[in-house]
Amino acid sequence: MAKRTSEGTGRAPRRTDGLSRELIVRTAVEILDGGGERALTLRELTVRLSTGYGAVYHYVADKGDLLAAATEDVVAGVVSGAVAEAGTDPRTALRRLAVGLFDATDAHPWVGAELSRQPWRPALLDFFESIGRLLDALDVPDGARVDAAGTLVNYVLGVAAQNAAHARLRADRGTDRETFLTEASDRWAQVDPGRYPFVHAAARQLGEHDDRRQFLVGVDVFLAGISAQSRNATADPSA
Amino acid sequence: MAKRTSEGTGRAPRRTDGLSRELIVRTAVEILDGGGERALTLRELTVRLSTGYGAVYHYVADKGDLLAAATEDVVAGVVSGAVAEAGTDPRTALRRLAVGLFDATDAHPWVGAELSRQPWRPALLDFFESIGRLLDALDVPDGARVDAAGTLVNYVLGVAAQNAAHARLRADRGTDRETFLTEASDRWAQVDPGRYPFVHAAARQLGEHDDRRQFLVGVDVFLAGISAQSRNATADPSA
DNA sequence: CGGGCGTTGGATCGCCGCTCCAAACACGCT
DNA sequence: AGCGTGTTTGGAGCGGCGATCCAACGCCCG
Repeated sequence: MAKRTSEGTGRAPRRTDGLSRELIVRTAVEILDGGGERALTLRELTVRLSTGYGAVYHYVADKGDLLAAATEDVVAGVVSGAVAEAGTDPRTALRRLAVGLFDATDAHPWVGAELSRQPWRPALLDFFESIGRLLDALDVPDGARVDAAGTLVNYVLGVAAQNAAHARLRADRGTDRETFLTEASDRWAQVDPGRYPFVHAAARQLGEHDDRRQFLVGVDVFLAGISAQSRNATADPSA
Repeated sequence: MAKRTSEGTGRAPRRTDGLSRELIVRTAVEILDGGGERALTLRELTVRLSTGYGAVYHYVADKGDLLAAATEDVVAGVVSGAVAEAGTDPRTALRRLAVGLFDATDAHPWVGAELSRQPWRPALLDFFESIGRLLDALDVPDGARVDAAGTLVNYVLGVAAQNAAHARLRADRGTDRETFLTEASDRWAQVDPGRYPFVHAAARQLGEHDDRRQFLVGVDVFLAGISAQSRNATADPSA
């Protein structure tokens, strides 16, 4: 309560250190990482920055813009870091690329949600481009390359979106990953083994389910499919 | 303004035909199909049913419960209808199963979002079970079957979630599918061809992009991958 | 016919994103 | 130095959301 300009109804002291879009985005990322997508409210943002709505909206168009910027911020680092180093086996490089994005969306689930909301952000250009080149190195024929890349991206972003949804669900209910999986496994184990033999059998394996491993299995299936198809295409074009 | 019980501040006449959870869910589906996820508000629901909040919450726990029920309502019909008829080729049956769910989430994008939010609803049990059996028919070995089924489900639900996200985006901006794709294609065509040769080349194909076709390509890649892997497993277990 | 209980309608609450405006400041010009 | 102009900042307020809560209503059973 230092000196006020006039009466008691003076406004809060104006901040001296400059606000900036970058600072706002960084704070948004902190909030998102801390409490998930629901935690990012304009109110919370103004509190943390000890400022007002006007200041925030001076640098940011709306909440969507903020989320997009935050996503770009995270993904840019991840993808550029994982982009294939020369000399590695294309298959390994593809796996590394995919798992890099998986890990990123696993550490920051809100990224997964935002990516599926608006997939073709600048940060994903490098991702798609790298996949395209690696498929070229795998001798995937021209005609099939875009489709193959699209399939992989669909799969990776699809899993990311689901991870995001699960994380949101866990956050809303306050349960951690462990109990979440156990609950699911229990529910599955209770289905009628006569009517659903496969599901019932799968329930046991679900208990020790590992999202990351399952994801990598999927990547390998798609990679196997892609090379199988290009082999067939060169060997027997009529198929 | 018919007769009121007493003074002018009487309340609206009480409905005579019974409300029911079923009626509420059906109305919710109508709203969702008409205007997407954002259109489903409690207010809109009470207006259409010409009732109040209390009546709705008497039958429905909260909005999540309502969305879940609506999803179940739609998916139940679709999956049970598409569940494999005996005698068809397992590959064809799998394709039909997958595309059935795709078409459903394409016609009702909000279903895609809700499915990825809570994947293991009862309605999807049949889906998963059918996939498991068909993979068995395809001679996918025991140890890999659950993983393979998981991968396919991940893929299908992942694409569904992305379709939902795109539909929401289109709805928010009021653009239709056509212009949406054209805009994306244009943006891609503007990237630097030196730095992003693959993306630049892909931009041309993007103009005539067909989500459904791309989805089916992915399913075929998956199928090719599955049989390639099981062939390798039987022929060369060390790989 | 009267009291109890399953339904129904809607006022109300707290929170959200967002708009809008005035106060506070930085800085070039005279 | 004094002034004016444009940018940056803080916060009151608006409309809309999901959800709660309670009073009014009718039906049915004793």
